[in-house]
Amino acid sequence: MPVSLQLLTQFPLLHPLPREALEPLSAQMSLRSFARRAMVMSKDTPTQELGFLVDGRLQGVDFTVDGRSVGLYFVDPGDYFGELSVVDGQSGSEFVVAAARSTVAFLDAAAARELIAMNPDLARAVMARLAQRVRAVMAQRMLLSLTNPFQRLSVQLLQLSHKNSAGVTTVDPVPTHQELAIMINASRETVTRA
Amino acid sequence: MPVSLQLLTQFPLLHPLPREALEPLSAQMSLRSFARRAMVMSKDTPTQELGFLVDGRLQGVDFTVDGRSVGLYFVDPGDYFGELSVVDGQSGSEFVVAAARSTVAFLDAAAARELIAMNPDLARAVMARLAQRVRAVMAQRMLLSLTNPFQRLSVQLLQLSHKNSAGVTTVDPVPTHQELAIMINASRETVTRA
DNA sequence: TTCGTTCTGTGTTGCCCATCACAAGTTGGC
DNA sequence: GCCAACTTGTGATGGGCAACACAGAACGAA
Repeated sequence: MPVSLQLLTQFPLLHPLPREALEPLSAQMSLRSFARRAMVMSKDTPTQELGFLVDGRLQGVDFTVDGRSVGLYFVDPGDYFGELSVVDGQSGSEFVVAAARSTVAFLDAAAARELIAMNPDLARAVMARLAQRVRAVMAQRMLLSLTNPFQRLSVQLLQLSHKNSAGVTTVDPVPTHQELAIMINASRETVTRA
Repeated sequence: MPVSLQLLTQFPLLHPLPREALEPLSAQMSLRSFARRAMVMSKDTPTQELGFLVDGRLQGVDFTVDGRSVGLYFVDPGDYFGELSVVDGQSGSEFVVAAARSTVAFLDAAAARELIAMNPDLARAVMARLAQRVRAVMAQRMLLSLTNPFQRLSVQLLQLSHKNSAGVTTVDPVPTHQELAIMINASRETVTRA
């Protein structure tokens, strides 16, 4: 199903695009819904797409050789994911699962690549986003070298927190202990105790 | 001191540039040498530069709140570093120290930015490099969630290894146990024992 | 409401590794 | 070649957390 123009204006990434560029774009995209726990993007599937999260919440995860899950990042509405494949053409680097019931707008990687190539503004935005992701994942790397799980949890919560409309710092939506645990290399029970 | 043209051809990043573009570039750059352990690039200093490693070996590091050092990546000759600041204009995200006596060619961030803006080929190369860095640091993140330090060490050594001219897989130059330890979140003694 | 599922909370056990301490080996500079 | 500084190797100890096992709470779907 095509995606309404109205929906596309939600995404900051697409703001530099003129209205007449959005129109054909909306026809190329498709909207899909996912139940909690469903796999939104797999590491294995060869089809590469750029995903825009309309609603819900996603978590980038991967698995170690011994089957343990590893939390990489969260995706909130208005944000996009899967840009790595778009940029370098390599296959997906991680799995993306729905942390809550979610709806996602997909754009084929080839189309996304062309879009970026045609719009220097977009290219710059994607570049800045990549730089920001490097910084974010390095920050996460720093977090992990704290020996104390309680410290790790504190720092992680600070990273996830943001001021809401009333000016109060909150963590929203509240992640489950399990989701937090795999982000900070701790067991679910350890998170609960802290 | 300016940098010879001969030297610049060592760097794959600059290959797309025509000879006449290299000439003014070489005049803008400066060559500096660093003793082992010396700080090549600091997180605090406001001056932003793109660094090209001519010779030696560097390690990107940072420090946790409690003073523990964290190893982020290694830089080998022919490679460059400090591209994050160039791309997003933010201040440095980490420290870079010399793991061995090294010589580095520096280019002012503003000049580097302009260079990238003028050359689409270069821009694409930098973009691909950022994507690769995201992948690399996520791989490191995965590594860290292995519970067994011995496993972490094995994986880290595999990541550092490469086939030499004789077709044999080696790790070269040999990092110290301490350097490895801070990469894999283990104590120096644990690395020694494994 | 009711029932099944998921999430949260808590105790216990055992092992693994960080830390300290120090000795032996290696390197590099002069 | 020699000495100092750095790197590697090894033992002992103690604390902390993963793993397991349940019980209770909260949630969501008919």
